[in-house]
Amino acid sequence: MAVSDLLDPVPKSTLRAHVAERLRTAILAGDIPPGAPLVETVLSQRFDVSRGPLREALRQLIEEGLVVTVPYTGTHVASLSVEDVQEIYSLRTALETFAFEQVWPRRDDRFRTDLRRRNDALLATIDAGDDRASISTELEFHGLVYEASGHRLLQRAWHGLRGRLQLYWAAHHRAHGMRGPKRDSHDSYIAAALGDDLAAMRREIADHMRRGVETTERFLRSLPSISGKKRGDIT
Amino acid sequence: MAVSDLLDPVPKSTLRAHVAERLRTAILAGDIPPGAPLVETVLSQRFDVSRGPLREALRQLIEEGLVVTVPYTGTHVASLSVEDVQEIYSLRTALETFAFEQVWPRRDDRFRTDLRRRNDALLATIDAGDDRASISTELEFHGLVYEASGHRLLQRAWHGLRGRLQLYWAAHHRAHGMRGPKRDSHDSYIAAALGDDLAAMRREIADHMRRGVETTERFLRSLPSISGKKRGDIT
DNA sequence: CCATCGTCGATTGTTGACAATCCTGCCCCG
DNA sequence: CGGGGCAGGATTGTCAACAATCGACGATGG
Repeated sequence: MAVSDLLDPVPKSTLRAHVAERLRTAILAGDIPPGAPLVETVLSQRFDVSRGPLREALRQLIEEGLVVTVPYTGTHVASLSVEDVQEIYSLRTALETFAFEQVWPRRDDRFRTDLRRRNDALLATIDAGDDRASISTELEFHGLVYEASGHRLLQRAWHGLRGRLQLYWAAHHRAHGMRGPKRDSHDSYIAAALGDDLAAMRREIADHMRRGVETTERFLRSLPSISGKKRGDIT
Repeated sequence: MAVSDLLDPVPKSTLRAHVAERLRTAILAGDIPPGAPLVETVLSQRFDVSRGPLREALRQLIEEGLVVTVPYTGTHVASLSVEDVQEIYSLRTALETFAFEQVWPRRDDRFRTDLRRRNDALLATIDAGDDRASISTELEFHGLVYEASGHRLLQRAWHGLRGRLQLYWAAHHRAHGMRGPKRDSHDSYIAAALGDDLAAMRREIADHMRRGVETTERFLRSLPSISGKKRGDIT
């Protein structure tokens, strides 16, 4: 939240934007777990807005993959299958590699200090034992390279992946006590990111993602199953 | 349209979906050129629906990057800058490369025949001199690898890129008589796609995209300018 | 003549009521 | 006792009216 966009003329807020923000925060924090129903009338009363803006906020969250709906039937928080998480990580590998290729020749001092700074922030939340915050700072850390790329479409794609990832992490952290990121998980990653060997960086990214998906599989496969299959969004 | 999703229980249509479909088609066909205003009341009368569903359809098109809106002020068809098109092509290079990596070991007979079939369809529209249709069949051709990947998130990303690309192509074809794809543009591409050298395929993709962005730059830079800067979507 | 401020038309934002659809559980019939 | 169909409640889909905001035009004063 401290990063995102840097200098909009003025936020020029609408109700829909506020509602979407609040809902997204609630979902990503795990306050509304995957599979939970999102009834428009209930939410509209709760937020004290009409159903119009609320519906539009829901549409946006649907586009972000955080919510699924089936016409005339119901809306609920998305729940990710193992395949979903695998897809997230595999695509993220491609995107993050691409991001580093874009940034590679343009890594200035600002980038280097920002990278260290965000890692420090991550370490701080880890040391504080705040798993929920660690999830956010971890993603902020990785978000740097996307922002530094200056590639708006790429940032957009990352935004979509990050939301899904955060949904998955937050939900499983909450529901099954899954631990947040480890303290040394980025040591070699940072070293490669600041070094001169792009191929090494590629390997580092692939490794990082492989670890992520392995943790995921262990976790999801060890559970009875949270909610069966889920088909694509219907809108 | 003949491909997309394979076996949904039933399309279960809503007004919003129909309106979005119609509007998207109109925009991508170039019937509503970039920069043209999209007034909700006018469109709702025209489609004979209320503003509710129409607004939600617009939100969807906004997410797809085909439309931009500024709160309380107005909505209009997006117009792409040179930087936008460069971003589309650079990201597409990364995605299409990733898609081929996914598909590479699993290229069965069906994939090979489909590839040839879609190329034949492309050649047919080119020979018929139908530039507008050529744009669609060209994108259908490239869409195969994304579909064959079975990677839903990747398909989603491709969908977003394809829409923007089609918007750009259609608009400039209509406005400035830009020619559609050339007849032999895919010869080496197909050869590599059916061959055994993945590195060659990577080069082929990069080449194809480079040609695309070069054509684009020649075109856009030779024009006075269609519409100045454009800021990010505001929602 | 120019700058500033107020007013006005246009456009989107928001609301509450009404209609269409779906799922659930019950009842009736075989 | 089992299965098909039929209400009933719940939920989303749709609509038309009202409010908030914006950009531009013109009046007004210097």
